[in-house]
Amino acid sequence: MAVSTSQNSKVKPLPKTGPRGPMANGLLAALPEAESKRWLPLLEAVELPLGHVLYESGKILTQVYFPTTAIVSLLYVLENGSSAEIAVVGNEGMVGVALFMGGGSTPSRAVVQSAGAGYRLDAQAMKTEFDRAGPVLHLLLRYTQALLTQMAQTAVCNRHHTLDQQLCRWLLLSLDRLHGSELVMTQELIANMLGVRREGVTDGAVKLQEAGLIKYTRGRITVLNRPGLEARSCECYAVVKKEYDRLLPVTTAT
Amino acid sequence: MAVSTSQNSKVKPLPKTGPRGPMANGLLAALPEAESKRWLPLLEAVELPLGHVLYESGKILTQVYFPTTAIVSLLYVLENGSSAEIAVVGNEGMVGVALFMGGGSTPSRAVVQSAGAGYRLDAQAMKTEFDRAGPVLHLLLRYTQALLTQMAQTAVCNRHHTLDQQLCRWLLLSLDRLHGSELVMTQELIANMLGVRREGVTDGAVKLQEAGLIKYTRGRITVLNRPGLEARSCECYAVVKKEYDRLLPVTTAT
DNA sequence: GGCTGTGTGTGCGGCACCGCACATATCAAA
DNA sequence: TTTGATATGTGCGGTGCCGCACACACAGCC
Repeated sequence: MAVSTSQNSKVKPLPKTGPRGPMANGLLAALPEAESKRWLPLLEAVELPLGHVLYESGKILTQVYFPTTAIVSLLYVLENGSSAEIAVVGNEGMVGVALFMGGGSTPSRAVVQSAGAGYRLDAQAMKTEFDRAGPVLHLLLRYTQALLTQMAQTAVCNRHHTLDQQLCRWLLLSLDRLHGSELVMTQELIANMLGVRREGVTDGAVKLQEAGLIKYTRGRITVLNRPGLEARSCECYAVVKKEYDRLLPVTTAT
Repeated sequence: MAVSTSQNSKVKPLPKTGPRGPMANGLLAALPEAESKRWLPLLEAVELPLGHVLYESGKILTQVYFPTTAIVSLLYVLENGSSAEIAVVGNEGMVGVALFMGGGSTPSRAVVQSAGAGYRLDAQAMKTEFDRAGPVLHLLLRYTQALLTQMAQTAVCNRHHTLDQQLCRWLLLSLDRLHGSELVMTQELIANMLGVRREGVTDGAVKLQEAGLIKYTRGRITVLNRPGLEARSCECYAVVKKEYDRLLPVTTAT
């Protein structure tokens, strides 16, 4: 697991459009023109390598992140070292809602689950923008509400659904936040996110492969039959997707 | 399970102070004087009987609730009928954050877990107050952040901790939101909240009783040794409590 | 081509919880 | 005091996941 901190993210020149431009992030794209103009100069493009920790449990946030091609997991690490994913954030959202919600920190950790790019905004700028109490505030709160739903669903899913179902749910959630049908992801990593044994993920993956739904080789998973995955998944995936679509209608990504 | 709806809550004359007055709710008590004056005439005292459903999954909220002596569970019900509690709300908080977060509904249900009293505020009034974007907004968002933490912790707890530990956590969370050391609560109901079998709760309760930590008889649980319960509980209880204290310092209730 | 590290497959005993069935205890109304 | 409803206790087989221990497979690197 990489141990890079937010300090050493590589800063890149800012492409305004395209799949890695700011508009590739749903929240940034949903900003009204006036806000958008104000924000663009404040946004800093960053490369987010696998394993990069965007913020640590309990630490005060100094930036918020708007992923474009990266996927970030909100992860909770227990005292005994075991962990579990609470929610996933991709190009539909942002990392660091605690900044404007209050408190400025959370007892969870944000880790890059799938390498890619994103934008970051300074904490102070974010707060200032939020406190204008205009469309930005309402947009961000709606997003937070969606995040809340995802967390609630995770709680229930952890309680009631089998590992196989959860694996399907997780693959679908990740897939929605990517662009192709392939994800670079070892089973070990997936196990960490789901908070289960690696062998359990292997079992599930073997079944899915035998069913012809996915194909994988050494940390590379290709989804062959998405509807099939959806059928095997628990209802949680659909509920969360529906709620994201409802709350963030402009940005159609889950 | 009672099936009363928000329509038939009994309306009572409004005692301004005392254990059932508006100031018994932490959020209401934390309001600055100006807001408090504006709010008091808008608040409606309500009796919240056991099992009363404050809002139903997916339904638009028409009021928000500020419990004083009641405890409300946010519960998620799956397609197959099994359920799980996502969070608990007592006199430290409010029920219906989705109203100002956006969307106006959530895929969860709010049920009175322990009968008592509270206040309710009309949805429109709540929105108007929230949109003043002053101290009310920040107070409510801080509370929502605390709620978010509780949900995240529930997710992890469901994944990693034993039923026994979770039972202790749950008893402590409920106890913090009540006044004495006794809770009126059948094991069946607790099982529903935790999303486990009733027999599992019986097992746990028997152990706790044998250890001299609690005493119970037909839906009446008396806590004899609170520190003992805390020791048996998982870390989740302490984490949530600490976070509530941090985010809502005025209102010392968890 | 052989070596090493990292990812994946498999087997085995154990345990927590499930689903079910049923026995018992307690209260409240008849 | 009986009766019925509700609450709690207990036992049994099943299963999903755990922890552990390895065997294998496929890189990339010398």
